[in-house]
Amino acid sequence: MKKRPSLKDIAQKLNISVTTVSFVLNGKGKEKKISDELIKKVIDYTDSINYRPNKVAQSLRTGKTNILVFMVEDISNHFFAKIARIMEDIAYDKGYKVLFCSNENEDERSKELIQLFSERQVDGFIISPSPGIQSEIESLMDNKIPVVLFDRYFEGLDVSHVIIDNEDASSKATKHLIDNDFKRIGFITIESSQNQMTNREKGYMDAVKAAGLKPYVLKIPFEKIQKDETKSEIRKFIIEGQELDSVFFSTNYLTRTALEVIKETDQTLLEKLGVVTFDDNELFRINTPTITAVSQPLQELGESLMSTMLNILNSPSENLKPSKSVLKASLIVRNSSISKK
Amino acid sequence: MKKRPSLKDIAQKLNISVTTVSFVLNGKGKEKKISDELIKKVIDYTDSINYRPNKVAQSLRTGKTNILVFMVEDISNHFFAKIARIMEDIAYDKGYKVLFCSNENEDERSKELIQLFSERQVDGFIISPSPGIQSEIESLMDNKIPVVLFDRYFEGLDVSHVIIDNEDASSKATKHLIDNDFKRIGFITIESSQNQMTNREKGYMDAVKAAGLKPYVLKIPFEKIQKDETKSEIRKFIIEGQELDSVFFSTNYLTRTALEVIKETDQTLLEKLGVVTFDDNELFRINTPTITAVSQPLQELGESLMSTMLNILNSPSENLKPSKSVLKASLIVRNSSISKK
DNA sequence: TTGATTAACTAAATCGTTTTAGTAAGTTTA
DNA sequence: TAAACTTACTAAAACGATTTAGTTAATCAA
Repeated sequence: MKKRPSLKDIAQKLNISVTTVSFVLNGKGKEKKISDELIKKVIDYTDSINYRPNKVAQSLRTGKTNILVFMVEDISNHFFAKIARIMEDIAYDKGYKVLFCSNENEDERSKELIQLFSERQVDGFIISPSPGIQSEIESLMDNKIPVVLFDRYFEGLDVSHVIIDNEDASSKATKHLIDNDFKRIGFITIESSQNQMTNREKGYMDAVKAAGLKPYVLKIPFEKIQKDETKSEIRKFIIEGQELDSVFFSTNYLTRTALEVIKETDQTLLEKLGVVTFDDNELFRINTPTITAVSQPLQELGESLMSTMLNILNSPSENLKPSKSVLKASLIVRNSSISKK
Repeated sequence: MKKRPSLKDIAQKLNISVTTVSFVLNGKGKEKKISDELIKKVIDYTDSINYRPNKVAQSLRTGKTNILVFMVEDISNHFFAKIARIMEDIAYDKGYKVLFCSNENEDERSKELIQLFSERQVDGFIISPSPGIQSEIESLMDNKIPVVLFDRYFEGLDVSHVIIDNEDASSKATKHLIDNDFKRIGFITIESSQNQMTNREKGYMDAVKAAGLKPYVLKIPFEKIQKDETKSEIRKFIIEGQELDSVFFSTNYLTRTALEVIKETDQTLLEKLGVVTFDDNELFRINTPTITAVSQPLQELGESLMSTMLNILNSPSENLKPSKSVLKASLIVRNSSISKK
């Protein structure tokens, strides 16, 4: 049951002061005029016992933990997981560790997590916020804790964020269907007032109207999703509904569910129905037919998130203007959306 | 720029000692004979300012962080993500927070992560270990830091673990193919000496031999996977190869890749080829045909992992015997593996 | 009425760092 | 040759909690 050695142990062993050891280990030996001889002695010894400072003590003293939190709806979601991975690598090089957590888009959970990590003095938050945590974000800002929002943001709140141009992406996807001779284009989305969703809807609506077509929109309320009624809602809309010739899904999850529904009901429907979805997924390359998807620029998003965060962390004063990045998504055209005429 | 209040601030405000405040907040008021009156006063005040103790300071003093680490190959993998989620909920109720990280099955990364979290004094590790970190695990044990291994373990090392009976699962899957009249059953796996993989191979080999059939095994070396040669290896084996009538995949990733290969080469092959895979995935319910999969008991695995960990954490002395759980997986039969005769 | 108990608190040490403010020698400078 | 610097270190405070070992006043027992 060997206790891990502390600075004190090292100082005692070498018959010098804790201060000296600390200076040397922090690379301040020269600056603090510690003799080369002694510096070497300290380094050699600490290396030999493989000394690692206690980060908890360091954090208490310095107020810094070198920990960042990346909080999203669901970290096991491919989109979020990939971005997490990209950010993690960048952060690691800069001496930060990124912790991941999922808020399930629930305010209660978000609040608990923010609380929990605040108590643990993390250095910054990168958050894809659930709808009702505006005041928690504000409170973080008040306490001068760096925050970067992601994927969605709060209209009235002046916080740094990194998002994609959802309206543009959605509009491009819709126009692509129109260009492929689809006339009765449905839009299936989650009922939500969060701007990433409303903007996707707007992109669709504007494109459809501009082409003189009629919009067909299904908004599934969150309670129905929770109650596993997504399938029946989708079935009603696509299969028993208004003879759509194509559908644009606002999220990956809805597409997967719809594919199941179609599979269970009418296998051949996909030969006629045009399909485009938001957010790419490996499944879409394997499906028959392969599925056209709006692909968000993962690498750029991750890089942009980390650079804005690091910027805030390294800005000396607090009067840094919030930075707002809007990136473009691209459409990956596959078989599901080419003209079926 | 309000500093978060400390015990000292509270004590000063109420004109009492820090000790008293600490006792009250830790629920030791009665035990330490603090008057009801004063207890109320403290609680009321701390509630009113919404006081939250600084966890970093608590951790330094108590040596406990109430943080557990769940380290797996890839946390964005559905299998690991689900289990993480189940464990997290249980842990949360017990006052622990679970942190997730991915080691990519690389020793270097594993070591770094263990180092990093050790420095931060986490209370325990739940690890799906990469092949060469036996000595790091031993070192954790030496330092009396609770460890539970998961998914795989080290033969010679007496550490708690939770795994499934891979050999049995693999054997059942192979027998299922045999029962469905398949005769030339291939097995595609990753070249690995880790026991979850060798056991899967053993299950297959024994079942095939017991039925008097010839084994056809493809082991893809890790370097080829990294160099993106998985597809060509699989293509050689399945398509250009030895006229297999069915294939059993040892992991989900290989199956997905194979499905892509088949899609690119010969769409109709799946009508003839029997397919069974390890680890279920939502994709397999949507694919045409739907794919038969070995499904690991996620809920039970998560529960078992957390209960062994909590057991170690709560065991007073250190002479607790390592606990070893082996759970059974089940086969979810879908269309891909029913007799094609 | 006095020694022992108990009730109701508190001072100070402690966890392992970082950092400020020294100090004691040796070296320059005028 | 004394004042002023430098060099090469160190003592001690601080971060914010927990916990041990008291202290003081009131109560009780004999």
